[in-house]
Amino acid sequence: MSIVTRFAPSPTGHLHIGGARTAIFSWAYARKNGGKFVLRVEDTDQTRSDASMTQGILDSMAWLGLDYDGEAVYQSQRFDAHNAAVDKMLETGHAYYCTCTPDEVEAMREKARAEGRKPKYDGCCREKGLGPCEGAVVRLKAPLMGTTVFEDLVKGHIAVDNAELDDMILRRSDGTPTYNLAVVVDDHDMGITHVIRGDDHVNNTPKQVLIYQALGWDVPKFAHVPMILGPDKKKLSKRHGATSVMEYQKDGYLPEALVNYLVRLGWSHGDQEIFTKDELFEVFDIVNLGTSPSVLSPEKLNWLNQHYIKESSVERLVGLLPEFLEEAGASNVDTSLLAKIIPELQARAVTLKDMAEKALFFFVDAFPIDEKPTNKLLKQDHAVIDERLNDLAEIFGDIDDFDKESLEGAFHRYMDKHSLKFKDLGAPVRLSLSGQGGGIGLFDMMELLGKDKVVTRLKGWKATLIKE
RNA sequence: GUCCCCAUCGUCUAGCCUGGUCCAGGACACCUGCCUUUCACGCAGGCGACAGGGGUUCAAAUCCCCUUGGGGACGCCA
Repeated sequence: MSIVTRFAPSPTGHLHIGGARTAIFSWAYARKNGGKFVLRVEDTDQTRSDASMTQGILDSMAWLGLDYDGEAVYQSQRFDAHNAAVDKMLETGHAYYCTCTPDEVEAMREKARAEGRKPKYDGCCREKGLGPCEGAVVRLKAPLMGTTVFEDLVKGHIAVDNAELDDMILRRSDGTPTYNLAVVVDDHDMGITHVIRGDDHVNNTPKQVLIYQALGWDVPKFAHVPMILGPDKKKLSKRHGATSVMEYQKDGYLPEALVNYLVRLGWSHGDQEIFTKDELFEVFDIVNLGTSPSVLSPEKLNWLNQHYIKESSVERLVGLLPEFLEEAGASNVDTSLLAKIIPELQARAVTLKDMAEKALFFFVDAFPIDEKPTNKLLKQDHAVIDERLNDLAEIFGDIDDFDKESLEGAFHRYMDKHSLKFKDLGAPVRLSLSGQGGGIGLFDMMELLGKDKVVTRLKGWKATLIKE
Protein backbone atom coordinates (compact mmCIF):
# COMPACT_ATOMS: atom_id res chain seq x y z
CA MET A 1 0.00 0.00 0.00
CA SER A 2 1.35 3.40 -0.93
CA ILE A 3 1.33 5.89 1.90
CA VAL A 4 -0.31 9.30 1.61
CA THR A 5 -0.01 11.81 4.45
CA ARG A 6 -1.25 15.36 4.60
CA PHE A 7 -0.84 18.64 6.37
CA ALA A 8 -4.09 20.53 6.80
CA PRO A 9 -3.57 23.98 8.30
CA SER A 10 -6.35 26.49 8.63
CA PRO A 11 -5.25 29.94 7.49
CA THR A 12 -6.47 31.75 10.57
CA GLY A 13 -2.96 32.65 11.69
CA HIS A 14 0.72 32.16 10.99
CA LEU A 15 2.28 28.73 10.74
CA HIS A 16 2.77 27.79 14.36
CA ILE A 17 5.74 25.68 15.41
CA GLY A 18 3.32 23.05 16.68
CA GLY A 19 1.75 22.85 13.25
CA ALA A 20 5.16 22.94 11.64
CA ARG A 21 6.21 19.95 13.69
CA THR A 22 3.25 17.79 12.71
CA ALA A 23 3.88 18.87 9.12
CA ILE A 24 7.49 17.74 9.46
CA PHE A 25 6.42 14.38 10.87
CA SER A 26 3.91 13.85 8.05
CA TRP A 27 6.43 14.94 5.45
CA ALA A 28 9.24 12.78 6.81
CA TYR A 29 6.97 9.78 7.14
CA ALA A 30 5.79 10.05 3.54
CA ARG A 31 9.31 10.58 2.19
CA LYS A 32 10.75 7.75 4.22
CA ASN A 33 8.13 5.35 2.85
CA GLY A 34 8.19 6.55 -0.71
CA GLY A 35 4.66 7.88 -0.38
CA LYS A 36 3.08 11.25 -0.97
CA PHE A 37 2.76 14.27 1.27
CA VAL A 38 -0.08 16.58 0.30
CA LEU A 39 -1.29 19.96 1.49
CA ARG A 40 -4.86 20.94 2.14
CA VAL A 41 -5.79 24.44 3.22
CA GLU A 42 -8.78 24.36 5.53
CA ASP A 43 -10.22 27.72 4.66
CA THR A 44 -13.89 27.03 5.24
CA ASP A 45 -14.29 29.69 7.89
CA GLN A 46 -14.59 32.67 5.58
CA THR A 47 -14.70 35.18 8.38
CA ARG A 48 -11.41 34.11 9.91
CA SER A 49 -9.43 33.00 6.87
CA ASP A 50 -7.75 35.19 4.35
CA ALA A 51 -5.40 34.84 1.43
CA SER A 52 -2.44 36.58 3.05
CA MET A 53 -2.45 34.07 5.89
CA THR A 54 -2.50 31.24 3.38
CA GLN A 55 0.44 32.80 1.60
CA GLY A 56 2.28 33.17 4.90
CA ILE A 57 1.83 29.48 5.63
CA LEU A 58 3.00 28.54 2.17
CA ASP A 59 6.05 30.80 2.57
CA SER A 60 6.90 29.30 5.94
CA MET A 61 6.67 25.78 4.57
CA ALA A 62 8.88 26.71 1.64
CA TRP A 63 11.41 28.28 3.99
CA LEU A 64 11.49 25.12 6.10
CA GLY A 65 11.91 23.07 2.94
CA LEU A 66 8.72 21.08 3.42
CA ASP A 67 7.88 20.26 -0.16
CA TYR A 68 4.48 18.80 -0.83
CA ASP A 69 3.28 16.71 -3.76
CA GLY A 70 0.86 18.03 -6.34
CA GLU A 71 -1.24 21.13 -6.01
CA ALA A 72 -2.56 22.44 -2.71
CA VAL A 73 -6.21 21.58 -2.17
CA TYR A 74 -8.50 24.32 -0.89
CA GLN A 75 -11.28 23.01 1.25
CA SER A 76 -13.53 25.95 0.40
CA GLN A 77 -13.65 24.70 -3.18
CA ARG A 78 -14.91 21.30 -2.21
CA PHE A 79 -18.32 22.21 -0.82
CA ASP A 80 -20.04 20.17 -3.52
CA ALA A 81 -18.27 17.00 -2.48
CA HIS A 82 -19.01 17.72 1.17
CA ASN A 83 -22.68 18.31 0.46
CA ALA A 84 -22.94 15.19 -1.65
CA ALA A 85 -21.69 13.19 1.33
CA VAL A 86 -24.25 14.81 3.61
CA ASP A 87 -27.01 14.08 1.10
CA LYS A 88 -25.91 10.47 0.95
CA MET A 89 -26.14 10.16 4.72
CA LEU A 90 -29.57 11.79 4.65
CA GLU A 91 -30.70 9.22 2.09
CA THR A 92 -29.34 6.26 3.99
CA GLY A 93 -30.85 7.43 7.25
CA HIS A 94 -27.53 8.26 8.88
CA ALA A 95 -28.37 11.93 9.16
CA TYR A 96 -31.41 14.07 9.87
CA TYR A 97 -32.62 17.65 9.81
CA CYS A 98 -32.78 19.56 13.07
CA THR A 99 -34.52 22.87 13.68
CA CYS A 100 -33.32 23.50 17.21
CA THR A 101 -31.87 26.98 17.60
CA PRO A 102 -28.40 27.65 18.97
CA ASP A 103 -29.97 29.01 22.14
CA GLU A 104 -32.01 25.88 22.63
CA VAL A 105 -28.94 23.71 22.15
CA GLU A 106 -26.99 25.83 24.57
CA ALA A 107 -29.73 25.29 27.14
CA MET A 108 -29.44 21.52 26.64
CA ARG A 109 -25.70 21.74 27.22
CA GLU A 110 -26.21 23.77 30.38
CA LYS A 111 -28.66 21.23 31.67
CA ALA A 112 -26.29 18.34 31.00
CA ARG A 113 -23.45 20.19 32.68
CA ALA A 114 -25.60 20.89 35.70
CA GLU A 115 -26.40 17.20 35.96
CA GLY A 116 -22.70 16.34 35.84
CA ARG A 117 -22.84 14.90 32.37
CA LYS A 118 -20.89 15.83 29.31
CA PRO A 119 -22.53 18.82 27.61
CA LYS A 120 -24.21 17.72 24.39
CA TYR A 121 -27.20 18.01 22.09
CA ASP A 122 -30.03 15.86 23.40
CA GLY A 123 -31.29 14.41 20.13
CA CYS A 124 -34.53 16.41 20.20
CA CYS A 125 -35.19 16.28 16.41
CA ARG A 126 -33.68 12.86 15.87
CA GLU A 127 -36.91 11.00 15.31
CA LYS A 128 -39.04 13.86 13.97
CA GLY A 129 -38.41 13.01 10.32
CA LEU A 130 -38.04 16.69 9.43
CA GLY A 131 -37.41 17.77 5.83
CA PRO A 132 -35.20 20.57 4.58
CA CYS A 133 -36.38 24.01 5.63
CA GLU A 134 -35.10 27.47 6.38
CA GLY A 135 -32.69 27.54 9.31
CA ALA A 136 -32.40 23.78 9.68
CA VAL A 137 -29.06 22.03 10.18
CA VAL A 138 -28.21 18.44 9.32
CA ARG A 139 -27.01 16.25 12.14
CA LEU A 140 -25.39 12.84 12.19
CA LYS A 141 -27.62 10.12 13.54
CA ALA A 142 -24.95 8.67 15.76
CA PRO A 143 -25.33 5.33 17.53
CA LEU A 144 -26.72 5.71 21.02
CA MET A 145 -25.03 2.67 22.47
CA GLY A 146 -21.82 0.77 22.01
CA THR A 147 -18.27 1.99 21.82
CA THR A 148 -16.25 3.61 19.07
CA VAL A 149 -12.67 2.45 18.99
CA PHE A 150 -9.59 3.10 16.92
CA GLU A 151 -5.97 2.09 17.09
CA ASP A 152 -3.82 5.17 17.35
CA LEU A 153 -0.32 4.65 15.97
CA VAL A 154 1.10 6.69 18.85
CA LYS A 155 -1.26 6.12 21.74
CA GLY A 156 -2.51 2.66 21.00
CA HIS A 157 -6.06 1.51 21.62
CA ILE A 158 -8.52 4.33 22.27
CA ALA A 159 -12.15 3.66 23.13
CA VAL A 160 -14.97 6.10 23.72
CA ASP A 161 -18.53 5.29 24.75
CA ASN A 162 -20.94 6.39 22.07
CA ALA A 163 -23.09 7.81 24.84
CA GLU A 164 -20.38 10.45 25.23
CA LEU A 165 -20.75 11.53 21.66
CA ASP A 166 -23.11 14.07 20.14
CA ASP A 167 -25.35 13.99 17.12
CA MET A 168 -22.92 16.48 15.65
CA ILE A 169 -23.84 19.01 13.01
CA LEU A 170 -22.73 18.01 9.53
CA ARG A 171 -24.15 20.92 7.57
CA ARG A 172 -24.85 24.34 8.97
CA SER A 173 -28.07 26.24 8.48
CA ASP A 174 -26.35 28.33 5.80
CA GLY A 175 -25.60 25.16 3.87
CA THR A 176 -21.85 25.00 4.55
CA PRO A 177 -20.20 21.83 5.84
CA THR A 178 -18.69 21.64 9.31
CA TYR A 179 -15.11 20.79 10.09
CA ASN A 180 -15.46 17.14 11.05
CA LEU A 181 -17.52 16.35 7.96
CA ALA A 182 -15.22 18.22 5.60
CA VAL A 183 -12.12 16.57 7.03
CA VAL A 184 -13.52 13.09 6.57
CA VAL A 185 -14.72 13.72 3.02
CA ASP A 186 -11.46 15.37 2.00
CA ASP A 187 -9.20 12.81 3.62
CA HIS A 188 -11.20 10.08 1.90
CA ASP A 189 -11.23 11.73 -1.50
CA MET A 190 -7.56 12.61 -1.33
CA GLY A 191 -6.69 9.02 -0.51
CA ILE A 192 -5.05 9.85 2.80
CA THR A 193 -3.78 6.67 4.45
CA HIS A 194 -2.17 8.17 7.56
CA VAL A 195 -3.61 11.12 9.43
CA ILE A 196 -0.81 12.58 11.53
CA ARG A 197 -2.01 15.51 13.60
CA GLY A 198 -1.93 17.16 17.00
CA ASP A 199 -3.18 15.60 20.19
CA ASP A 200 -5.95 18.17 20.36
CA HIS A 201 -7.73 16.13 17.70
CA VAL A 202 -7.91 12.86 19.62
CA ASN A 203 -11.38 13.76 20.79
CA ASN A 204 -12.49 14.52 17.25
CA THR A 205 -11.37 11.16 15.99
CA PRO A 206 -14.22 9.00 17.32
CA LYS A 207 -16.66 11.51 15.81
CA GLN A 208 -14.90 11.25 12.50
CA VAL A 209 -14.81 7.47 12.69
CA LEU A 210 -18.60 7.57 13.06
CA ILE A 211 -18.86 9.62 9.87
CA TYR A 212 -16.60 7.19 8.01
CA GLN A 213 -18.84 4.37 9.14
CA ALA A 214 -22.05 6.19 8.18
CA LEU A 215 -20.58 6.74 4.73
CA GLY A 216 -19.37 3.15 4.48
CA TRP A 217 -15.78 4.23 3.96
CA ASP A 218 -12.53 2.71 5.17
CA VAL A 219 -11.04 4.49 8.14
CA PRO A 220 -7.45 5.72 7.69
CA LYS A 221 -4.75 5.19 10.28
CA PHE A 222 -4.37 7.90 12.89
CA ALA A 223 -1.29 9.11 14.72
CA HIS A 224 -1.85 11.79 17.35
CA VAL A 225 1.26 13.67 18.26
CA PRO A 226 1.55 15.06 21.80
CA MET A 227 1.36 18.83 22.14
CA ILE A 228 4.17 21.28 22.55
CA LEU A 229 4.05 23.09 25.88
CA GLY A 230 5.57 26.37 26.95
CA PRO A 231 8.16 26.48 29.78
CA ASP A 232 5.24 26.84 32.21
CA LYS A 233 3.90 23.54 30.84
CA LYS A 234 0.81 25.19 29.46
CA LYS A 235 -0.34 24.94 25.88
CA LEU A 236 1.95 27.04 23.74
CA SER A 237 0.68 30.52 22.96
CA LYS A 238 1.88 34.00 22.01
CA ARG A 239 2.85 34.89 25.54
CA HIS A 240 5.56 32.24 25.41
CA GLY A 241 7.50 34.38 22.95
CA ALA A 242 8.25 33.27 19.44
CA THR A 243 5.73 30.70 18.32
CA SER A 244 5.40 31.30 14.62
CA VAL A 245 7.89 29.97 12.12
CA MET A 246 8.21 33.46 10.64
CA GLU A 247 9.41 34.87 13.94
CA TYR A 248 12.19 32.30 14.14
CA GLN A 249 13.25 33.30 10.67
CA LYS A 250 13.33 36.95 11.70
CA ASP A 251 15.28 36.10 14.84
CA GLY A 252 18.04 34.60 12.74
CA TYR A 253 17.46 30.89 12.96
CA LEU A 254 18.39 28.62 10.08
CA PRO A 255 15.56 26.48 8.69
CA GLU A 256 17.49 23.23 9.07
CA ALA A 257 18.11 24.06 12.73
CA LEU A 258 14.42 24.61 13.39
CA VAL A 259 13.47 21.45 11.50
CA ASN A 260 16.10 19.43 13.35
CA TYR A 261 15.00 20.86 16.69
CA LEU A 262 11.31 20.29 16.05
CA VAL A 263 11.72 16.77 14.75
CA ARG A 264 13.67 15.78 17.86
CA LEU A 265 10.96 17.24 20.08
CA GLY A 266 8.78 14.24 20.77
CA TRP A 267 10.64 11.92 18.47
CA SER A 268 13.99 10.22 18.73
CA HIS A 269 16.26 7.79 17.03
CA GLY A 270 18.49 6.36 19.73
CA ASP A 271 21.03 8.91 20.89
CA GLN A 272 21.26 10.81 17.64
CA GLU A 273 20.73 14.56 17.88
CA ILE A 274 21.74 15.89 14.49
CA PHE A 275 19.72 14.87 11.45
CA THR A 276 20.13 15.93 7.87
CA LYS A 277 17.08 15.82 5.66
CA ASP A 278 18.36 12.65 3.99
CA GLU A 279 19.00 10.96 7.32
CA LEU A 280 15.44 11.77 8.36
CA PHE A 281 14.09 10.23 5.19
CA GLU A 282 16.19 7.21 6.06
CA VAL A 283 15.17 6.62 9.65
CA PHE A 284 11.97 8.49 10.51
CA ASP A 285 9.21 6.31 11.86
CA ILE A 286 6.01 6.92 13.77
CA VAL A 287 6.82 4.14 16.24
CA ASN A 288 9.56 6.33 17.68
CA LEU A 289 7.21 9.17 18.51
CA GLY A 290 6.85 9.83 22.22
CA THR A 291 3.57 9.73 24.09
CA SER A 292 3.87 12.66 26.47
CA PRO A 293 3.79 16.39 25.75
CA SER A 294 7.12 18.17 25.41
CA VAL A 295 8.34 21.50 26.66
CA LEU A 296 10.12 23.88 24.36
CA SER A 297 13.79 24.52 25.06
CA PRO A 298 15.19 27.67 23.46
CA GLU A 299 18.69 26.71 24.65
CA LYS A 300 18.71 23.51 22.70
CA LEU A 301 17.42 25.25 19.60
CA ASN A 302 20.25 27.75 20.02
CA TRP A 303 22.78 24.97 20.27
CA LEU A 304 21.49 23.41 17.06
CA ASN A 305 21.40 26.76 15.33
CA GLN A 306 25.00 27.45 16.24
CA HIS A 307 25.90 24.00 15.03
CA TYR A 308 24.34 24.69 11.64
CA ILE A 309 25.91 28.13 11.44
CA LYS A 310 29.30 26.51 11.93
CA GLU A 311 28.47 24.01 9.20
CA SER A 312 27.23 26.64 6.75
CA SER A 313 29.32 27.81 3.84
CA VAL A 314 30.62 31.37 4.00
CA GLU A 315 28.90 32.13 0.69
CA ARG A 316 25.54 31.21 2.10
CA LEU A 317 26.01 33.36 5.18
CA VAL A 318 27.24 36.26 3.09
CA GLY A 319 23.93 36.07 1.33
CA LEU A 320 21.87 35.92 4.50
CA LEU A 321 23.62 38.36 6.78
CA PRO A 322 23.19 41.78 5.11
CA GLU A 323 19.49 41.75 5.89
CA PHE A 324 20.29 41.33 9.59
CA LEU A 325 23.09 43.89 9.50
CA GLU A 326 20.76 46.44 7.97
CA GLU A 327 18.20 45.65 10.59
CA ALA A 328 20.91 46.39 13.16
CA GLY A 329 21.74 49.73 11.58
CA ALA A 330 24.30 49.17 8.84
CA SER A 331 23.85 50.21 5.23
CA ASN A 332 25.61 49.39 1.98
CA VAL A 333 27.29 46.37 3.48
CA ASP A 334 30.64 45.52 1.89
CA THR A 335 30.19 41.83 1.14
CA SER A 336 33.86 41.16 0.43
CA LEU A 337 34.72 42.42 3.90
CA LEU A 338 31.78 40.44 5.28
CA ALA A 339 33.16 37.29 3.68
CA LYS A 340 36.37 37.72 5.68
CA ILE A 341 34.56 38.43 8.95
CA ILE A 342 32.09 35.55 8.84
CA PRO A 343 34.57 32.69 9.32
CA GLU A 344 35.77 34.41 12.49
CA LEU A 345 32.24 34.65 13.81
CA GLN A 346 30.78 31.27 12.93
CA ALA A 347 31.86 29.64 16.17
CA ARG A 348 30.87 32.69 18.18
CA ALA A 349 27.34 33.43 17.05
CA VAL A 350 24.18 31.66 18.08
CA THR A 351 21.87 33.23 15.51
CA LEU A 352 22.28 35.32 12.40
CA LYS A 353 20.91 38.25 14.34
CA ASP A 354 23.54 37.66 17.00
CA MET A 355 26.22 37.43 14.33
CA ALA A 356 25.08 40.69 12.79
CA GLU A 357 25.27 42.42 16.15
CA LYS A 358 28.75 41.06 16.74
CA ALA A 359 29.88 42.23 13.30
CA LEU A 360 28.19 45.61 13.34
CA PHE A 361 31.24 47.59 14.50
CA PHE A 362 33.00 46.75 11.25
CA PHE A 363 30.30 48.56 9.33
CA VAL A 364 29.25 51.51 11.47
CA ASP A 365 31.17 53.89 13.70
CA ALA A 366 28.35 54.35 16.19
CA PHE A 367 28.36 50.84 17.57
CA PRO A 368 26.89 49.73 20.90
CA ILE A 369 29.14 49.45 23.95
CA ASP A 370 29.18 46.53 26.39
CA GLU A 371 28.57 48.05 29.79
CA LYS A 372 30.26 45.57 32.09
CA PRO A 373 33.79 45.42 30.66
CA THR A 374 33.68 49.13 29.92
CA ASN A 375 32.84 50.08 33.48
CA LYS A 376 35.59 47.81 34.70
CA LEU A 377 38.09 49.48 32.41
CA LEU A 378 37.03 52.99 33.34
CA LYS A 379 37.89 52.35 36.97
CA GLN A 380 41.52 52.62 35.94
CA ASP A 381 43.37 55.91 35.62
CA HIS A 382 42.02 57.59 32.48
CA ALA A 383 45.26 59.45 31.85
CA VAL A 384 47.21 56.20 31.71
CA ILE A 385 44.75 54.63 29.31
CA ASP A 386 44.84 57.75 27.20
CA GLU A 387 48.61 57.73 26.99
CA ARG A 388 48.82 54.09 26.02
CA LEU A 389 46.10 54.19 23.39
CA ASN A 390 47.53 57.32 21.84
CA ASP A 391 50.99 55.73 21.77
CA LEU A 392 49.52 52.71 20.01
CA ALA A 393 47.63 54.90 17.57
CA GLU A 394 50.95 56.54 16.63
CA ILE A 395 52.76 53.23 16.33
CA PHE A 396 50.03 51.55 14.28
CA GLY A 397 49.72 54.64 12.12
CA ASP A 398 53.29 54.15 11.03
CA ILE A 399 52.85 50.57 9.91
CA ASP A 400 52.81 50.25 6.15
CA ASP A 401 51.92 46.56 5.86
CA PHE A 402 48.83 46.70 8.01
CA ASP A 403 48.54 42.96 8.60
CA LYS A 404 48.09 40.98 11.77
CA GLU A 405 51.71 39.84 11.99
CA SER A 406 53.05 43.39 11.91
CA LEU A 407 50.39 44.57 14.33
CA GLU A 408 51.08 41.78 16.74
CA GLY A 409 54.83 42.47 16.60
CA ALA A 410 54.39 46.15 17.29
CA PHE A 411 51.88 45.49 20.02
CA HIS A 412 54.23 43.11 21.81
CA ARG A 413 57.20 45.44 21.53
CA TYR A 414 55.17 48.18 23.18
CA MET A 415 53.90 45.77 25.80
CA ASP A 416 57.42 44.58 26.69
CA LYS A 417 58.88 48.06 26.71
CA HIS A 418 56.36 49.16 29.31
CA SER A 419 56.29 45.84 31.18
CA LEU A 420 52.57 45.36 30.57
CA LYS A 421 50.53 42.21 30.48
CA PHE A 422 48.56 41.40 27.40
CA LYS A 423 45.22 41.96 29.02
CA ASP A 424 46.24 45.37 30.36
CA LEU A 425 46.69 46.60 26.85
CA GLY A 426 44.37 44.25 24.98
CA ALA A 427 41.22 45.12 26.88
CA PRO A 428 41.21 48.88 26.26
CA VAL A 429 42.23 48.39 22.63
CA ARG A 430 39.47 45.90 22.02
CA LEU A 431 36.84 48.01 23.72
CA SER A 432 37.73 51.19 21.92
CA LEU A 433 37.76 49.44 18.55
CA SER A 434 34.68 47.25 18.93
CA GLY A 435 32.79 48.19 22.06
CA GLN A 436 32.89 44.53 23.01
CA GLY A 437 34.66 42.70 25.81
CA GLY A 438 35.34 39.62 23.74
CA GLY A 439 35.21 38.49 20.18
CA ILE A 440 37.45 37.68 17.29
CA GLY A 441 41.26 37.74 17.56
CA LEU A 442 42.51 41.23 18.32
CA PHE A 443 44.97 41.41 15.44
CA ASP A 444 42.57 39.81 12.97
CA MET A 445 40.12 42.44 14.01
CA MET A 446 42.54 45.30 13.44
CA GLU A 447 43.64 44.01 10.08
CA LEU A 448 40.04 43.69 8.95
CA LEU A 449 39.14 47.10 10.32
CA GLY A 450 41.99 48.81 8.47
CA LYS A 451 44.48 51.40 9.56
CA ASP A 452 42.26 54.46 9.37
CA LYS A 453 39.54 53.15 11.60
CA VAL A 454 41.98 51.62 14.05
CA VAL A 455 43.89 54.87 14.49
CA THR A 456 40.77 57.00 14.67
CA ARG A 457 39.03 54.77 17.18
CA LEU A 458 42.09 54.46 19.42
CA LYS A 459 42.46 58.22 19.54
CA GLY A 460 38.77 58.74 20.06
CA TRP A 461 38.39 56.12 22.77
CA LYS A 462 37.05 58.57 25.33
CA ALA A 463 34.22 59.72 23.11
CA THR A 464 33.10 56.17 22.39
CA LEU A 465 33.50 54.64 25.83
CA ILE A 466 32.62 57.44 28.23
CA LYS A 467 28.95 58.23 28.21
CA GLU A 468 27.24 61.60 28.71
C1' G B 1 -18.20 19.20 35.78
C1' U B 2 -17.78 15.01 32.10
C1' C B 3 -14.73 12.28 28.77
C1' C B 4 -9.92 11.13 26.49
C1' C B 5 -4.72 11.06 27.13
C1' C B 6 0.05 11.40 29.69
C1' A B 7 3.95 10.65 33.85
C1' U B 8 12.57 8.63 33.55
C1' C B 9 17.79 14.16 35.31
C1' G B 10 15.69 21.59 35.25
C1' U B 11 14.63 20.48 29.69
C1' C B 12 14.66 16.96 25.16
C1' U B 13 15.03 11.86 25.50
C1' A B 14 17.10 6.08 25.41
C1' G B 15 15.45 1.92 28.06
C1' C B 16 9.31 -0.10 28.93
C1' C B 17 5.94 -3.90 24.21
C1' U B 18 9.51 -9.22 24.68
C1' G B 19 10.85 -8.04 33.57
C1' G B 20 17.24 -9.65 35.21
C1' U B 21 22.92 -7.11 30.92
C1' C B 22 20.13 -0.15 34.44
C1' C B 23 22.87 1.40 42.01
C1' A B 24 19.29 3.87 34.62
C1' G B 25 22.55 5.73 28.84
C1' G B 26 22.87 10.21 25.52
C1' A B 27 21.92 15.54 24.48
C1' C B 28 20.86 20.89 25.98
C1' A B 29 21.70 23.94 30.18
C1' C B 30 24.82 24.46 34.52
C1' C B 31 29.76 23.71 37.20
C1' U B 32 35.24 22.35 36.99
C1' G B 33 39.68 21.63 34.28
C1' C B 34 42.53 21.68 29.61
C1' C B 35 43.43 24.57 25.14
C1' U B 36 43.95 29.97 24.54
C1' U B 37 45.97 37.33 23.66
C1' U B 38 39.89 38.12 24.95
C1' C B 39 35.21 35.81 23.86
C1' A B 40 33.73 31.58 21.67
C1' C B 41 34.75 26.70 19.51
C1' G B 42 36.89 22.02 20.80
C1' C B 43 38.38 18.32 24.43
C1' A B 44 38.14 15.89 29.44
C1' G B 45 35.41 15.49 33.89
C1' G B 46 31.22 16.74 37.34
C1' C B 47 26.13 17.72 39.10
C1' G B 48 21.46 15.58 38.09
C1' A B 49 15.74 11.37 37.19
C1' C B 50 12.57 6.02 37.23
C1' A B 51 5.93 11.18 40.88
C1' G B 52 3.83 8.38 45.49
C1' G B 53 1.59 3.94 47.39
C1' G B 54 0.05 -0.93 46.86
C1' G B 55 0.35 -5.52 44.33
C1' U B 56 2.37 -9.73 40.72
C1' U B 57 7.36 -12.05 40.65
C1' C B 58 13.17 -15.29 42.82
C1' A B 59 13.67 -10.37 40.34
C1' A B 60 10.07 -4.18 38.17
C1' A B 61 12.02 2.02 35.39
C1' U B 62 9.82 -2.09 32.74
C1' C B 63 3.41 -5.85 34.08
C1' C B 64 -1.49 -4.65 37.10
C1' C B 65 -4.37 -1.35 40.48
C1' C B 66 -5.04 3.14 43.25
C1' U B 67 -3.54 8.14 44.50
C1' U B 68 -1.40 12.56 43.05
C1' G B 69 0.16 15.74 39.36
C1' G B 70 -0.10 17.46 34.26
C1' G B 71 -2.21 18.04 29.31
C1' G B 72 -6.26 18.00 25.85
C1' A B 73 -11.38 18.04 24.46
C1' C B 74 -16.51 18.95 25.19
C1' G B 75 -19.06 25.13 19.15
C1' C B 76 -23.99 26.14 13.36
C1' C B 77 -14.26 27.30 15.05
C1' A B 78 -10.78 24.59 12.66
